[in-house]
Amino acid sequence: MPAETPLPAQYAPGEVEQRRYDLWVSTGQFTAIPASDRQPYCIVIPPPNVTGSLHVGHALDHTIQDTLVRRRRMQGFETLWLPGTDHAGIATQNVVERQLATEGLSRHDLGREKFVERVWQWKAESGGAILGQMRRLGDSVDWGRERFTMDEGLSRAVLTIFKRLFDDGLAYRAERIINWCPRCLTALSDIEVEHSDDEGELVSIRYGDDDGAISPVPGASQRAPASEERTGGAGIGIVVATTRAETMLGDTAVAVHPDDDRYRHLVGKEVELPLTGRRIPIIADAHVDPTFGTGAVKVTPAHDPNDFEIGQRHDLPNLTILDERGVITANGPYQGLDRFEARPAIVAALREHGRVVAETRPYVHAVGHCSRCKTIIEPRLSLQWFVNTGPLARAAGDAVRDGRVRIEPAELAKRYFAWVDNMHDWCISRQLWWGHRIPVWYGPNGETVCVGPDEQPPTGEGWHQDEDVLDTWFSSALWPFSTLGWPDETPELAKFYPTSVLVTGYDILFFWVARMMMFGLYAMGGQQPFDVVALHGMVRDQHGKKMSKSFGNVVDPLDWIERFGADATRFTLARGANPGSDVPVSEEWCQGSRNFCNKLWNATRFALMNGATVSGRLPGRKQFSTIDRWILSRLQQVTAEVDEYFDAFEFAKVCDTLYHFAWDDVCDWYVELAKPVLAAAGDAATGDGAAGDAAATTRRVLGHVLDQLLRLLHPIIPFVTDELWSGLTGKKTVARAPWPTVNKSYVDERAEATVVALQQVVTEVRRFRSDQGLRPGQRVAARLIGLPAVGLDQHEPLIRSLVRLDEPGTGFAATASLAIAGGVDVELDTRGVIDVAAERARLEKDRGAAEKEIAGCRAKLDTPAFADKAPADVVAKVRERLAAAEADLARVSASLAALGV
RNA sequence: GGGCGCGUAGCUCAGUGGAAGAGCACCCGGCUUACAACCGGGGGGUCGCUGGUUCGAACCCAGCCGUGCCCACCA
Repeated sequence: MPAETPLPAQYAPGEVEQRRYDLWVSTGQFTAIPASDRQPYCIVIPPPNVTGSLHVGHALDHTIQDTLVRRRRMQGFETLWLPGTDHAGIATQNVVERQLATEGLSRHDLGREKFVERVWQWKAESGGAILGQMRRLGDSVDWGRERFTMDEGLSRAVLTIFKRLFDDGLAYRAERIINWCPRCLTALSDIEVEHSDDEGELVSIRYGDDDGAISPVPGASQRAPASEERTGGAGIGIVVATTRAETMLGDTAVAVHPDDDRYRHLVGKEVELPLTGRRIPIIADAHVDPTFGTGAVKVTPAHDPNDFEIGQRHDLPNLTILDERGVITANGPYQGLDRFEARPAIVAALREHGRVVAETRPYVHAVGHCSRCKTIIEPRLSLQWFVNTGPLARAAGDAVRDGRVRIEPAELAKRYFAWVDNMHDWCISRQLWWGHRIPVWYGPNGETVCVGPDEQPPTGEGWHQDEDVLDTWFSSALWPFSTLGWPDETPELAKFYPTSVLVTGYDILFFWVARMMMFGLYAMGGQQPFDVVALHGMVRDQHGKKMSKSFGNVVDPLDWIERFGADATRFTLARGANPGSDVPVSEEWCQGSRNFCNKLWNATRFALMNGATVSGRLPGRKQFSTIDRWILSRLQQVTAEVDEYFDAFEFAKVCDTLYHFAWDDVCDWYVELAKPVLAAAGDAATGDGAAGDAAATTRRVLGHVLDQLLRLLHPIIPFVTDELWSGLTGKKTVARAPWPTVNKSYVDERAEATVVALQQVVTEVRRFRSDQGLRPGQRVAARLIGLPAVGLDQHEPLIRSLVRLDEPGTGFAATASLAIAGGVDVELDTRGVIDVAAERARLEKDRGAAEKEIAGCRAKLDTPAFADKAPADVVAKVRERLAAAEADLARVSASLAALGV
C-alpha cells in the first residue's frame, strides 16, 4: 500500500529556498574554521562593485564557485568561500555625484572630506544590495568573513604594499603621457581604454615655405623614388599628415626617418609652423615609418605618446595646448574651443592659407574611448604615479609557465602571456576622491615621503599629502591575501593561502587576474595567490548574442529565481558552462531546468510513497535483481564521470550526465521497472515472502540511488536536493553529507548489457504498438522468443507488464513478428486490430535499414587493405554488425512474407 | 596591423581517427494514480567548401569562404 506523502505534486521553490538558506546559515554550514586539520579549500569571491546588483554574469560566476565549494565541503575539506565587495572608485563616485547633482550640488561644493563622508553614508544605506541577492542564489559564503576593499584591514594592506613598492623603487612618480578622460577628469590605465575603429579625416598639411613643399606620396603608403621628390628651392617646406589637426598648435618639431633620402637634406633645418609663426626643427628619428603618408610626422610631445618619446630623445619642449577638459588653451583665435570644435576650425583656416595639400580623405583608425563613459581619450602629459611592472609581470608569467598556476582552459594562457610579457608600466593614480589616497607627502623643499600604515605623516609648514587616490584595481589585486588578514600573520592566511581556485570571466583576465598574480607573488614571498584560474565565458542569449538593454534580451536572474527557482536558474547556467566558452541561456531552457527539479521532486515523492529506505547497509549481492545491479552499476559509472568532469571544470558535462542518469535511467527505467515489483508485494500483502523480499530490496536500492543522486546534484542545485534529501533520510541537511565515491564491486557490465537488451525489446514493442495505433490499455497476446540468450528469461513478466502483452493462450496465431537485435523475437497475435499497411511500411523501413547496413559492412570487408591494416577488434566488430544485419534482414523478410504480401 | 577561436539537426551545443549525438523546437498517440512542469513513439544532418594524408576523416594537414573575440602609441 502506498504510504501517504507530505510532499505536494509540484515543487514550489520559494518557501523551501528561504527555509533552507536560513537553516544552512544558522547551523554554521558555511563557516570556515582555520584551526581545523581538514585539508583547506578556499575561493575568494571576485568582489562585485558595491554599487552593483546581481546580474546574470554574477549568477554564472557564483553558481560555478558555489558548486565547487559545496562539493569540496561534502568531500570533507575545510572550505572557505570568502565574500565581499569592491569600492569601485569611479563607478561609486559617479553614483554619489549624480545624487548630488539632483540637489544642485557638485562634489566641489562639499569639499573632499564631506564628499567622502557622503559616499560612506551612501554605502551604508544603499551599497552592497548584491550581498542580499547572493543569498537568493544560494551562495554558500562565510558571512562572518565579509570584506570591503576600503575597510580598515584592507586599507592597511594597501598602504603596506604601496610603501613596499615605493621602497623597492617599483612605485614611482613621473611626468608621462597617460590616457586621460576629459569627462571623468582622471587618468586611466591602458586597460581602461577601449579601442574602436572610428572614421576620421586624414589631412595633409604643408609646413614651411611653399616652394619647398613636398607632395604627399601618391597612394599614401608607396615609397616614391627619392630623387623625384627633391626640390631644388632654397625655401624649406615639408608636408605632414594628421587626423588631429588641432594638435598642431602644440607641435615642437617635424620628424622624418634618418635613412629617408627624400628628407636627409632637411634634417637640422627649421620650418615655420602655419597659423602660429613659430619655427620648429626638422629632426630624424627611427620611429617614423617612411612608407606611411609623406614620411614626415608632426611632433606634439605633450599630446601624443609616441611624440612624447621622440621629444624625450631629442630634448624637445613639451607644449601643452589642451586643458583637462579638452579645451584649447593656446593663445590665439582658438583658445576656449573644445578639441572637436577646434579641429574643423583649424583645418578651415589652414585651407584658407593654402596649406592643405590635396584633398582630405576619410580615414578609419583606432580611437581610444573611456571604458566607463565612452568619451574619446585624450593623451595627456601629466604627473602621475606608476608601478614598474617589469619584474612583477615577469614573475607573473613565470608562475604560469612553470606550472605553479594552471589556467583553465589552457588556450587562454596564451592571451595571458601575450599580456604580461608586453605590459607597460601601470598608471595607478586617479584624480578622484573616493578610494585609497596615495600615502605620499610632499615637503616644502621638494621632499617626497611615503608614509607606511604605522607611521606618522610629516607635519609642519608646507607639507601636504598627494591629492590622488589609487586605481580601484590596485586594492583588488591584493584581494586573495588582504582578505585573509595580510599583512598580519593570521591563522586564516596560514590555512587558506594560496587559495585553491580563482573563478572569473575571461574578460577580466587582464584587469584582475594578472594583477593579483603580480601582487600576490610580490607580497607573499613568491607564493602564488591561487593554484588554478578557472575562466568562464559571458552569458549570452539563446542565439549567442550579447545581452544588452537596447536588444531587450537581458536576463534578470532575480526574476528567474522568482519564477522558476534558484535551482533552475543555477542549473540553466551550469548546463551551458563549458570552460572558457560563452554561455547561452533562454527562458525556455530555464523552464526545462525547473521541470528537471520537479522531476526529482516527484521521483523522491514516489520513493517516499512506496516506502523507500535509506538506512542500514545495502542487501547482499544475491538479493539484487539484474535491474538492481544495473542501476547500481550505472550509479558507479555516473559518480566516476561526475568527479572527472568536476575536476576539469566541465560543468556542462556534469549537468548533462546527471540529468540523463536521473531522468532516463532512474525515472524512466528504474522506477518504471520497480513498479511491478512493488505492486507484486502489494498484491501479496498477506505475506508472500519472495515478493516481499524483492520489494524490500527494491525499496532499499531506490532509496540508495536517490540518496546518492541527490548528493551528486546538491552542489549544483542545493535547495531542492536538500529538501528532498532531508525528507528521504530524516536528517537535517545534505550540506556536509559525504560525497559519493565509486564502489567498484558494484560495477556490473553483464547486468548493464542485459538491461540494454531489455530496453531494446521494450522499445521495439512500443514502437510496434505506436505504429499500429494500439491504445495503451489494449492487451495483445504475444510469444517472446530468445530471451534467455540475452539474460532476460527471468524478466519476461516484467516486460509483459511494461508493454501489456498477454501470454499466448489457446488459439494464439502469430500475425506479426518483431525482429530485435540479439536474436530476440516477439511474435504477436493482433488479429482484428492489425493495420497491414502500417505494418508493411514499418517492416520495409527496417528492411531498408538492414540492407544498407549489410552493403556498408560488405564494402568495408571487401576492401583488402581494410582487413590488412585495421585492428582486429574493428574488423570483428564489422563482422558482428554484418551478421546481425543479415539476421535482421532474414527475420524482416519472413515477417513481410507472413503478412501475406 | 598582430593573435586566438568557431563553422555538426530549425536553435544552442557535445563528439576530435573506426556504426552521426543531446537539450529545446517540430510531428503522431496518450490524464498508464510520482510527475501533463508528464509518458510513449517519430521525422530531421553529402558534420562550411576544395584538395591532401589514411584501409578508413566530422575528427589530422593545406588552401579558401563565412563568423566571433582579444590585443595594438601607423601619424
